[in-house]
This record gives sequence, structure tokens and C-alpha cells, in this order.
Amino acid sequence: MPRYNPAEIEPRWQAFWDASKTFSCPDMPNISKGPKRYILDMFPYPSGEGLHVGHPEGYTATDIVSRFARMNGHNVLHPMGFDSFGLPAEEHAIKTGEHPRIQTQRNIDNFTRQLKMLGFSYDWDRKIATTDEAYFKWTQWIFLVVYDTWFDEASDKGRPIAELPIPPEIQSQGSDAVLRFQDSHRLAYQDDALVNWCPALGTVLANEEVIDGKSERGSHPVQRLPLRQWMLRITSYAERLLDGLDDLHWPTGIKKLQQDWIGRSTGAEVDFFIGDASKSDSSAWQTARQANGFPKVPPGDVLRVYTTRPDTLFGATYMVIAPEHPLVDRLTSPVQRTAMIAYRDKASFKSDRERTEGERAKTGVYTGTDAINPVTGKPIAIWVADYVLATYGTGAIMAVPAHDDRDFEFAVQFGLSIVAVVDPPQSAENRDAVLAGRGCFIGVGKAINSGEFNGQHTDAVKQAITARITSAGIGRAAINYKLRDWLFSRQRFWGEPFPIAHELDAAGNPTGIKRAIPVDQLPVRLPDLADFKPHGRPEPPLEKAADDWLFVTLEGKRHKRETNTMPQWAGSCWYYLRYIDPLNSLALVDREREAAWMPVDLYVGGAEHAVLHLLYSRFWHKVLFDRGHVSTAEPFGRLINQGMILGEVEFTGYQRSDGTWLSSNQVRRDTEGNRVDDQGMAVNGVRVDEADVEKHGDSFALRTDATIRIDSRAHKMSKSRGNVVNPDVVVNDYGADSLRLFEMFMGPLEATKPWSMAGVGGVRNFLDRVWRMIVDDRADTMILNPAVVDVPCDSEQARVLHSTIRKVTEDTESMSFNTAIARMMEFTNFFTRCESRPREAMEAIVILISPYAPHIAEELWQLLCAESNNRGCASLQPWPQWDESALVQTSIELPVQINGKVRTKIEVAPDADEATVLQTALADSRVIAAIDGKSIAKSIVVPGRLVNLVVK
RNA sequence: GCGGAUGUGGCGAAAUUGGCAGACGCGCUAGACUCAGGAUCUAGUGCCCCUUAUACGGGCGUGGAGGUUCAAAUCCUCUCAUCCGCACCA
Repeated sequence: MPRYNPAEIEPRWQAFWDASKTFSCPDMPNISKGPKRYILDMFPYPSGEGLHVGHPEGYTATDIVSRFARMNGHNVLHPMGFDSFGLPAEEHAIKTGEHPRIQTQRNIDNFTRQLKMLGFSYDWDRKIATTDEAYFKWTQWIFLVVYDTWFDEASDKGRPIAELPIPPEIQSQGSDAVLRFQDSHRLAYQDDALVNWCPALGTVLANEEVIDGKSERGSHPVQRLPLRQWMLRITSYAERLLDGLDDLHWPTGIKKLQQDWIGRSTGAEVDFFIGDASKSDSSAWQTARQANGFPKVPPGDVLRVYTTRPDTLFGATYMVIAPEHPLVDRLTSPVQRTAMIAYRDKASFKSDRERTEGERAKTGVYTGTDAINPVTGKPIAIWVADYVLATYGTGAIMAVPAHDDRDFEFAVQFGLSIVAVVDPPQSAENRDAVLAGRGCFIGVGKAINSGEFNGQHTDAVKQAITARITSAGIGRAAINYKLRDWLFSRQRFWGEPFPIAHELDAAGNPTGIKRAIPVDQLPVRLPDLADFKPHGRPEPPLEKAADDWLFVTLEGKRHKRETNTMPQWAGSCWYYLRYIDPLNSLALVDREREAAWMPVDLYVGGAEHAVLHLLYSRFWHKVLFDRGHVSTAEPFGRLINQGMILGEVEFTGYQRSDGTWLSSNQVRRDTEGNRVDDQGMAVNGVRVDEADVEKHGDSFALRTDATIRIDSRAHKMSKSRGNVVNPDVVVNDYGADSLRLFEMFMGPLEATKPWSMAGVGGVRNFLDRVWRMIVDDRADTMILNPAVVDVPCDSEQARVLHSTIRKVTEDTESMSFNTAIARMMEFTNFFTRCESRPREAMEAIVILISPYAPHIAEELWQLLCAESNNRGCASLQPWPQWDESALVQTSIELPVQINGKVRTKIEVAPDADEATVLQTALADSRVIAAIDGKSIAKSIVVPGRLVNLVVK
């Protein structure tokens, strides 16, 4: 009767934990009790589909770490919440007319049910959702902090806008000028930006959502529109975001991604003279140049470029500016105007993505104007080409075709001159071509064709030329970042409204003055809207709000509210702070509690957030840090990315339309990418049942025809492929403990690995065995297995017990959960074979397993403790300690190698010295036979490890 | 193209960091048992060879080719494959 029945056990213990608040976290850690551990999961977006099996992977890992830490006396903060703003809820609303809030609440309820069903030890009293008004009040509040901050380069930190020094000439222009000056320095500012606007969807789209000029969803046309957008000045923090990475215990790959995203490079800015050469008298230019080394040029008559290779300045034979560069009109000669307008219009239709994808053939148009190379004094052509990006550096480059691939390609295409100024090393295979102006070399070497700098190495030339252009006033050392300011506004309904209003004049037109909504009026709630449908114009949905929401009086003046909303990132940027003090109505988090719990000690989530969420979050945190609202410079001390879980391995064969099979190596793809046979006939990939597959040599074949080779592969889970595994089904069929255990047993946490339902059955088998090891499953009532007895372990049992405690402890600490579970399986295999199973060993294994499979552990613990009351639940037991003395062995087996191959094994005392070990080895009959009169050239004895005899 | 990661049995994977390759699980094979249970238990299971057969024994083996070493999955060089990022950032 008392068989292991998770369907009965698990809900019962979940209800118990809930009712007794077993996993409630203290508001303040009691440090005298143990260290604090803030263990955090990336909170999910509560989609309508519910959890997929990828979620519980990371959540189980943090749950094990949290439970393990609690049992070791640590103060643990382990919360969960929901990132509940987002586009899907809004699209659902458009389709059904149901308010996003209703659907969101339903999804949150479903997610909560599923998470509780898996027995995670969250403190549910700290549950938050970014859509709660009490939550987004503080999202808006933080936005106002960002808005109220300017970045002081001198102290390298954000400071209150009131402390921004106002230059006298601004001051004298009056208060509006001062406000505008402040606005231009705030970390949150408005700017005109080109966005991807999709009229059919009625929203702007991220670059990632636009493919070939069409929307990813529905393939609707997308236009590039300049819209006034809110930007956050994350670029001011580029250097600190980069430096801060050094001290973080993060995967190196993630750090690298962030470094590349920030993309710091060093080089120089150089000003090229573009004044009217005839009018400004080029001979005077030449004279000045000879007198000073470099000419002084009138301001405004220069085209500024950024380069990482100032050493190649002598090789700059032309220049390129981006189509959007402000000087395009001025530089374009009348002859070129028509061509230029055509080119620029064409470029504006391309998205950034299109410009950078595809065959990348270089295109461009000559402006008809030349600049002057400041070191050679020669005129060089200025071109407009879209391979130069307006948004990086100065939007203009000096082109050095001999030493830059892209410039080389462009120069070849348009027949521009190529001058080598770096001598490639002898080993460079195209050295002759480079020197002859027919090749490109991007490495370093000795300078040539560079006047007085000839013969110096690239690094020295970089410094020398930078120094020269600096002293001549036509350039300076410069640092550039790929990182752009963060486009922060969205034309959507289901997001946080901005706590900003725009002042209106008497006629109802905006004056250009913005005001923050006073903090005591937060939150700015979303207005009631009946209609979410897109209207085809780029005005945000909030424009349709009723006047009593839209208009507000501030400082006695009529204002119109900002109608953009914040992106989904906003709420997820700071949620880890709110968990610490979720109910606080006076501050986003109590100072003392924040200082006690931060930083997050362990943060686990998917690698898809490697850049955006983790970078945005660090940025906000640094602003809050500068403004004194948080106590740490970084939010997340340690980060781990759980690997993706793929669908089950599938076997695929290929079938012609007539049903005949053919081998995977007889299938190729035609020009359109369709699979065809050697006759060009279409072929379908068909999933083959695993039972019909057998192994032949290195490949798989159809069981019915060994000559037909088939492919095996695991794919991402997707609805269209039909290989999505639903946790509800797994829990129903095997139980939550089995699901948890399997996800941890599959392999290392970080690895990508395929699902296997048979594997779930395997761990379920293990739990059944654990159950039967302790419970008499033939009895009618819940009683101990008769083999479980109150006797001490014998020495072998003690060694197994204590080595298991040790291994499970160490592996859990290092998050090697798969090997910890393997060790518990070995323990179970061993003790199942024992006629008598000492109670102390059974109690220990139940405690060891409880972080992994908490429900069965509670149930078995209750049985083991039935006679001794008041020992509490398994989840709160102290973690067992291992006894080193129990691990000591009387003798150990040592392999003996002859010439590196194991020939036999000998028994020696564990602490035997080298001489004794060698003596024992040489006395072994197999060793004597193997040596057989030959001499021992060398003998290596590694105590406790092995013996190797080199015989000749 | 650039960068990162990973390649170990039929499958998922271990291997104390240079010291017995394949722990543990799935699958498979054979047997036992039966209170027919997602049964359970026992034994076997990298590949190949020797042998009538067993015992014993031997060879090969961590994507491939070299190298260092008494000793290499682990270190070095080259190379191939797969996956994931980034992608004209001057």
C-alpha cells in the first residue's frame, strides 16, 4: 500500500510549507547566525503558454543552493516575481478586447501555481509583479532620479542636476535657456531618432524585429521614421560599466559579450581642412604647413574623423562620410547633387541591418569636393558611402585603403589611389602587393612613405603623430565606444507611463519645457482605454486617453502628459532591489535592509540576457549608487547561465513523394534551399521512430534497410516542431521531485542538453529505490522497512556514508549537481544490498537528498522521526557533517604500469612510503614476469596514485 | 569574416586538473521471481583479436594529424566538425 506516490505527497508538503511559512526570509539577516546569501532567479515573463521545462532548470539549481545554504545556517533571501509588462499581453488585448491586466493576472496565477507545484522554497510573501502600481510607482521614481542626474566627467559620477554649473552666457539668457541647458545634460533626455515604424502593427520595432525591411511578425512593411524619443545617456557610464566587470564572478563569455557591446577603442580625432582651397589660397596653406609642421585652420572649415590608426595618416587617400552626415549638403557640388540625392534616399530606406547584411558590395557617390590631408598637403576626395555609419565616431572617416579591408575594397571598386605607409613583415605573403599599392595589410610594422616617421614602429608612430596633430591644434587622442545611448520610449500601451509632463502655452502648444510629475503624485497610472487597436499613425496609444488623464496642472500651468511608455526592460532593471523590501511605501527599498542584503550573491538565468538586461540593470544601479540610493557599485556578484534544454533527440530519414527512402548522403539542397535527390526531385525529411533505428558503423540506419542512412539530432523546443515538453505533464506522470532531479542530473548546469523522457523515468526509478530502502512498501501502513535498524554502521558502511556526505556537500557547493546525484545513487545501490541499514545512514541520506527532492525527503523524514517528536521538517534540518576518520582505509589498491600500461594492481597501506610501494610492486609475480630479465631503466612511484616501471 | 564554446561508448555524461578512461543514469542482453507493480532482483554491456569453449591473455580506443612527458581526454602546434554570439564600429 505505501508505495511512493508523489501525486499524494507533493501537494501535501507544498501546502504545509505554505501554511507554516517554512521558507520565510528575515527582513534583516541575522549575521550572528550565519552569512547572508541573496540567491536570485531571473524572473519570468508570464506568458499565456505557462512554464516550459527550461524555466525549472535554473530555478531548481537556485532552489538547491538556497535550501543547502539554509541547512548550513545561512540567512537566505530567495524570492520570485514576474516581469509582466510586454507586447504579447497588448496584442492579446487588441485581438480579444480583454484588458491586458486581466490576462496578465491570469497568467501570473498560472505561473504561480506551476512554480508552487515544483516545490521551490521561495518566500512568496515577497512576490512582485512589474505591472503592480505599487511596484511601477518606484520604476517611475527611479526614472525621475535618472532624469534629475547629469554626468560629471570630472568626478566620473552622476550628480543632481541642480549642481550642474551653468555657464554665465547661458545664465544671462534667462531661465528658459537654463532649463534647456540642463535638459541637454540630463541622463534622460529627448532626441530625434530614426526608428523602425510599422504602420500595420501600429508600433515601433526593435532592429531585431525587422527582417528585409519587413516586420518579423506578419511581414508588414516597416518604415524608417525620425521620431522624438526618450534616450538614456548610458554612454556616460561606458567606462565604468567596462571597469566594473573586472571584479565580477561572471562567466568570461558574458563579460566578453558586454565588453564587445560597449566596444571601447582608442585612437585619435583628426580635423581635415575642407575650406575653399582656391579662396583660402592653397599656397598660403602650404606655407603655413611648412612653418608649423601643420597648418592652423579656421574653425568650421574642417571635417572631423575618428581613427584607431593615426599612424596611417600619410596613407589617407580619400575620405568617406555617412549619408546622414550633416555636411553632406555643403560638400556636394552642383554637378553631383542629383546623384547624391538619389543615393541618400536609397540609403535611408535601408535599415541598419540591411546595410550591414547581404553581399556587402560597397556603394558610394563622390561629393565633388576635396579635403586636404594635413600631413601630405595633398587634396583627397570626399565620398559619401553607407559603409560608414553616422552613429559611430564622427560619422566620417579618413580612408586608408592600403591598411583597411573596407577602404581597400572601396578604393578598388572606384579606382582610388592606394598608398602603403606600413611595411608588412617579410613573412606577410602579400607584402609585395601591398608595397605596390595592390594589396591591403592591417597589421603593424615599420612606417614607410611617412616623412620623418619612416622606420618607426606602428605604436611609436601612433603616439608621435597624435602628439603632432595635438600641438598643431588639428587633432587629439580620443576614445570611442560602440555603445549607443539607450532608446527608452515605446509607442505601446502596456508599459509604465513616463512621470513627465510638457508645458503648454495659452494656445495649447508645447513650450518645450518639461516638468517631472511630483513624487507625491506617483504612480502615474495607465489611463482606462477601451480601444487598443492600432490606428496606423505613430502616435502612442495613450494619446487616445481622456482629457482628465492627458492634461495636468503643474506650477499653475497647464501641461500635457508624456504619452510614450517605458520599455519592458525598465521594470526588470531594479526588481532585485524591491524583493528586499517589497511593501515599503516610503522608499524603493529601506537603506538598512538594502545594505544588509546587497549585492546579489548568485544570479542564475539564460544567456539571452547577457547584454541588454544585465547591462541596463548595471547602468541603473550605478546611477542609484551615485545618487546614494544603493550601497554597492554592482548589483550581481556572481552570475551563472543555465544551458538551453533541447527537445528529445530525433532521427530523420528522407523520403521521396512516392514513399521510397533514400540515404541522407544522397540528399542535397537546390538553389532555393529545398532538399532534393540526385534527380532534382523534392524530398521530405521525415521523423523516424527510434525503434526503427539501428547503429551501423559510425552512422544510424533504418532497421528495415541497413543501406539507408539517417540523421540524429536534437532541436530547440518549438511549437511548430511539436517537441515542447510541458512541466505539468511531467509532474503528472513522474512527480515534481523526479522533474527536479532529472533536470539536475542531465548534465552540467551550463551545458546545452537534450530532453529525455526515459531519463526522467530513470531518476524516478532512483526515488522508488530510495523509498523502498526506507519504507516497507509491502505493509498496509506506512512503516519502516524492517532492514532499517538502530545499529551503528560497520566500517564499510561508515566509509560509504561519510564519503557520500563529503561528495554531496562539495558537489552541491560547487553546483556540480549531476555528480552529487550520481553519488547518492551509488549510496542507495550500496545500502539496498545491505541486510541491515543503520538508521543514522538513512537519516543522513534523507537530509542530503532534501534540497534536490524535497517532497520525498519530508515524507521519509517524518517516518524516520515518528518515534522522536519535535525534530521539525527535513527542509530545516542542519546539514550533516562528514567524519574524516571514517574515510581512512586500511589498505588501498595501486595500479602498476610497465612502460605506461597497467599490468597489475597491488595492495599497500595508504601511507606506505615510496620504497615500500616499489618493493611491493617488484615482488608481484606479474611484474616479475613482465620484466623477465630486462632491466628497469626508471621507476616512478606516485604515493597513493600509481607505480610506473620503465623497462628496456 | 571576427569572437566564444564544445567534440569521450548505441544515448545523457564522469574523470580529485598530467596518474587505472567510461563513475552514475538511459538503452540493450541473459537469467530469477511475482503480492502483475510505471514492477523488482541478479549478472553482463567501449571496440577488436586470440581460444572448440571457458579461464587467462593481447591489441586499439576520448573528432583528426603531429609533438612534449615515465605517463596526455587533460599541456603545445596544426586541422576538421558542430553550436552560440557579433557582424562594414574606421
